[in-house]
Amino acid sequence: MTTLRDVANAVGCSAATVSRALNGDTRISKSRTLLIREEANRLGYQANQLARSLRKQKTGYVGVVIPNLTNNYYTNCLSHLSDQLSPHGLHVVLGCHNFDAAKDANIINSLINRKVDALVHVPCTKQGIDGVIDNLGIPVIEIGQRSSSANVDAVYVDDADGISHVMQYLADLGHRRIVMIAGRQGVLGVDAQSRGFARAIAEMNLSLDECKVVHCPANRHDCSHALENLLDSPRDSWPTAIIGAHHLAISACLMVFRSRGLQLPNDISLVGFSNDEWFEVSNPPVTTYEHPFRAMSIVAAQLLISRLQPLPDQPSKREIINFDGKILERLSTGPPAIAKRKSTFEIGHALNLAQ
Amino acid sequence: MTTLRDVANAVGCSAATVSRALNGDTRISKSRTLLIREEANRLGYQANQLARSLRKQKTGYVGVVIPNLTNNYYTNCLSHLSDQLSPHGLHVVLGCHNFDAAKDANIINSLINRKVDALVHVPCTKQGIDGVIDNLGIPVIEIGQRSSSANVDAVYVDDADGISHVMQYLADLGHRRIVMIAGRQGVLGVDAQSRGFARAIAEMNLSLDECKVVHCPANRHDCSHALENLLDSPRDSWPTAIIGAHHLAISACLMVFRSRGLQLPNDISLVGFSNDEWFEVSNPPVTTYEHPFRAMSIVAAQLLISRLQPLPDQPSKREIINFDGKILERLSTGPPAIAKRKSTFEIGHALNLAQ
DNA sequence: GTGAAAGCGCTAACAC
DNA sequence: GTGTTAGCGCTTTCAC
Repeated sequence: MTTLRDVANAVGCSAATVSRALNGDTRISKSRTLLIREEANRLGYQANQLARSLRKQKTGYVGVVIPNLTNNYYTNCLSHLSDQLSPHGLHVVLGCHNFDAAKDANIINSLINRKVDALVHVPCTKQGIDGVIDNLGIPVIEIGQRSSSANVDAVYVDDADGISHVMQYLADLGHRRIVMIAGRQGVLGVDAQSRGFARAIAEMNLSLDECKVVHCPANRHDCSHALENLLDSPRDSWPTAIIGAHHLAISACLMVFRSRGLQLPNDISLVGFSNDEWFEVSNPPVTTYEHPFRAMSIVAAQLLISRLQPLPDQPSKREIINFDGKILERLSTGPPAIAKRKSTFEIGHALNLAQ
Repeated sequence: MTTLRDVANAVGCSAATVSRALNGDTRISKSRTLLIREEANRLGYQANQLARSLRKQKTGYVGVVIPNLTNNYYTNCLSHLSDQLSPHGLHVVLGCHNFDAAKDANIINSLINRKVDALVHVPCTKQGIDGVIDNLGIPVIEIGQRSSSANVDAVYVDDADGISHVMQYLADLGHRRIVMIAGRQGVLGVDAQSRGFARAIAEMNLSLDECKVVHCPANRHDCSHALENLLDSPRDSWPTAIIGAHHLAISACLMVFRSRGLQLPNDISLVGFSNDEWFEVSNPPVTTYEHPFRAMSIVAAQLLISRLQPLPDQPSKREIINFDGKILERLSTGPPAIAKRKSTFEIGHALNLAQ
């Protein structure tokens, strides 16, 4: 490997001069700079970033720690983050914690020891990064979810608000019996969803007997099973609307509905809580609550960049940026069937009277 | 930050001893080792991996360079790779080249300068890594696609074979007019697909007038547009089967078919060339050629690990490992409609005669 | 068993 | 303008 010293020897100057020339230090004479550039080129010299990192205490790495890559929520964020950071010469080091707090801590610890310049983190527990390592000395930005960690920025959507919003939407359509199929309890986002669900029930005077959250592990089989259970009860106790809080719940619903010959939204309404590309392609297209991945990622990346600029020490305050998602209304939702049947009966009755 | 020297000072020994003790050198006395461990713990010492990397000429980073994160082909590979590498203490540094050869070269160059220990690469051009940098001195494993690069391992599926396979499947169903909607020409995988398409046409005596490849950029709008064009021609010139070579082509087909009221597979058959999770959920479920992501990723990771072991210098040969995908037959494909209509006519004719 | 010293390849403070 | 020197924090000869 060609080193700085090799170039220096070839040119006949000191390593420092080469370093300066190559880094655009204007004090080095034009002619010498040119000569050095040429020689470096000729020898195929490329600066060893490892050595430079050690010296400058800056690596150009950003750790991005997310739950997994099987959910398009996270792959979208990762994708946009990478796109935003890469023009700034920052490289993404990936970590997946799979909602395992211990693994999360390990990964973060390891990244800190590797001296990443900053961290983007989807926390999996309430504590977030607190207790994992205190005073880590680099910017940390939580994305997607917000934990109670003290010294981190956050760019997130409050999933409690999100689910409330969905519940409101369903209630406005006339639904009173709503079931949400969600992930494992204890996961930060899932718990937020549950909170939003409970809050909506209270605020809209829905019945706790008729509305509930079914937690099931994130695989289609378990979701299908949970759903089958639900639909094995007498039909008049069925929920009129289901919220599938993750894409697997939605897949499971669509498959079970099809196998039972149930029609969306006539027999039951279905709302998602993420926006997989295929929701729009499905037949019928699935109404869903869309999180603003792109906006969040871009803002998070900008914030990160700004944190990395050693600005004239502004007492840069902690930033907590709350985004709202929005409902994309499509054809999988409508007024509840029972209401419709009732009104059909009433219309029939009215017609009879009129005759 | 606590350094080795801090611990050494606290214990009253040299930095070398601390280093040895912490790295499990058995020559250090048991008691001293224990003492050092304790003290390191107490001071919260964590080895600076950057310094260690510089010294050992090994970083524990693996560069994974893929086209993007919007295609589940690549996110799946990335996901499995990360899962496989992380237990070995290897971290993934992500790079996305978006099928841009210049960007690809830049990323790889940058990763080399950062001294990643190995590279996993989805090449985007025929040359692959050749010419980008020669003699890079670290293992490179191509995944998904194989380029003509000289000194790299490859774990891949031959997409020419894959498309041939799909064509055979369609021809067996009776299709003679087949259109493939594929990505941009010049992209390694796309060109392979085209080759397979052409080869199948020749081998199965299909007509070049009736079978063609439509290249369109990877977005749904352009794909829809291309498809609309196709369907605007007289119906008897329509293809009886369409191969959607990427997920956006499939989405586009499903949406256009729905808007035109076309039924799958009665009006037209549709086959995918990737296996997005939702293909199975779609109505009807989409027949597709599935690439063995998981197997490829695991094998690639294993190979990488083995390359990283400084084994008793076996003259470790270059490995080229060819995987085959397989067709998942679902309900979006069937015999061509024209054949059916014809046979209906023939049956009717036969009945008439019988009367 | 342990320490002293060298050095991975670079940058930055200090001289002149 | 340029060279000398001193590290960044670690591992690893080499000596004893």
